[in-house]
Amino acid sequence: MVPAPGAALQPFVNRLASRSVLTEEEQRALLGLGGRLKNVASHIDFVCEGQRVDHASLVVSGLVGRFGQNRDGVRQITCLHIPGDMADLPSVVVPKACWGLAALTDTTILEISHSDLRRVAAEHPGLAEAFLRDCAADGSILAAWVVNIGRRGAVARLAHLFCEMAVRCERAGQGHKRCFDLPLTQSDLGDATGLTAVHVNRTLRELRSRTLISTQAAKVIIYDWERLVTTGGFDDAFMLFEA
Amino acid sequence: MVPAPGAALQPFVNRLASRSVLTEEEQRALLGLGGRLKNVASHIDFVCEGQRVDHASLVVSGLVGRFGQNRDGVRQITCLHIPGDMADLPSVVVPKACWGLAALTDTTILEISHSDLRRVAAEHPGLAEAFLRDCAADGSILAAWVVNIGRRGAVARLAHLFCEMAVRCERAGQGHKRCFDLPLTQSDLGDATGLTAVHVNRTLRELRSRTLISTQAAKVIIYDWERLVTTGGFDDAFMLFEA
DNA sequence: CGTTCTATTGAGGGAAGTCAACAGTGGTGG
DNA sequence: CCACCACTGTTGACTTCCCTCAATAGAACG
Repeated sequence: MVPAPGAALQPFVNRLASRSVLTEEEQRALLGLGGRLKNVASHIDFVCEGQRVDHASLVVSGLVGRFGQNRDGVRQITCLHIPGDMADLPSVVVPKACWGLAALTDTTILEISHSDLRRVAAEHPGLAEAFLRDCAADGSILAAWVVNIGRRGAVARLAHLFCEMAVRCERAGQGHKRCFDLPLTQSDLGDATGLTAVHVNRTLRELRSRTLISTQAAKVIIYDWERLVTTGGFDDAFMLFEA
Repeated sequence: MVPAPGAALQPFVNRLASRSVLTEEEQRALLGLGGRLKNVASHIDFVCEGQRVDHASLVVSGLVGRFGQNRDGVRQITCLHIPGDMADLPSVVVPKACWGLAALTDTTILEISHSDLRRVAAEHPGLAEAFLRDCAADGSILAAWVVNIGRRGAVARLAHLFCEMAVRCERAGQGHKRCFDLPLTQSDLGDATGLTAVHVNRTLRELRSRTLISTQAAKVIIYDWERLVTTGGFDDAFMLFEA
């Protein structure tokens, strides 16, 4: 494929390096990956359930939601992907998507072919392990979402989500923990937390009235990190940051 | 370690083989794994959050729940593991558990050391890929649980869980799709679905009154599979069975 | 300057939670 | 053998959290 600009791949290297130790050589191999850049407009699905894909989608800029749907077509976002995340790394070994991917704001994707990913993994066992660890981290975050949606009320649920995204954005070099971009509509927030848009609105008002956060123009500002952590029952261990 | 009886490992081989193609040699390598058998009584935790483990836990018999907790200590089961499942395969690359494992009935575990698993994965790239695919399958099931808990009412939620476990048990050779063991208390069912035990009780009554299922003595009997599938909005694609 | 999407608010209803009581079951030990 | 206890299942009454429907206002966009 077309060689991709290193600028597009560096955040992915950083993401893997935040959980696995990568040698210089392994990093170079990743940065040498080719791919196809694709722009996706806000609220457009670019992978649909049941679709066969031959590439993985690396988020270069913007925000991506992986989602499932119930029989009525009501969506549930299961995972949010920020720049540097490979939105469907598992697709490399499971080429038939059983999920959808939607751009939640104007987004740029770098499509990397499965065969290229398999090749670098085969040539560099350290990368294969890093991919497995990345997959494990995704699973761990999913489990945390199950707990969040299953066992927390609306206020704690949103607080927990904001804590998670704050830590992830900061780690990814996308703003500060207390002030970062999260271009989600209230309807999207509802899809991510298992709430309705109306109830998200009321719950945000509650969070604002407690002077915990404010959300304006796709930006989240956290006024009291410690209290937000307590409110959401947040513990960052599940994100598996080590290195 | 002590060589494990092949009978304990064969279900694990079968589980991997249900999603990946394994050569004879790879299967032999798996069956040659050693381990330590451990009995765990019903409702005893055998892995706790934050604990460092040097082995993975293969379920030989019984039923295991992987769970998280909110700040109040209320549990949410995030995944159920039946015989043949490796309850914490991800722990191989993430040795510090950020989840708990509990036996939900009297259970036998085969503890397999991480180093042995790493060794067979390094010697047989096909197994490394099978592990990754297994990890992806777990993630896919977790995503389905997020959707289930986030976007379905109590009746559909339980119906979906029963459908999932029916298919998984049948695949694992543990009974028939329409009649299989699921030794969960109503309280456990609540922990798995994000409901309270009381509401599980009422919802089971509703399912019984619709002559969809009955639950007696740790056994689930499904009277009308098609209608249960419809009720739960169930689609088995997310379990990633292929081979 | 309409159109469309998003945010906001109110009113009312319904699904699920909480609290409490009691029955059935199995186990344990006197 | 039976009394006792702990756990599980069942049901009722009441409460609460969240959903649904609806209306309106603001913002973005052509």
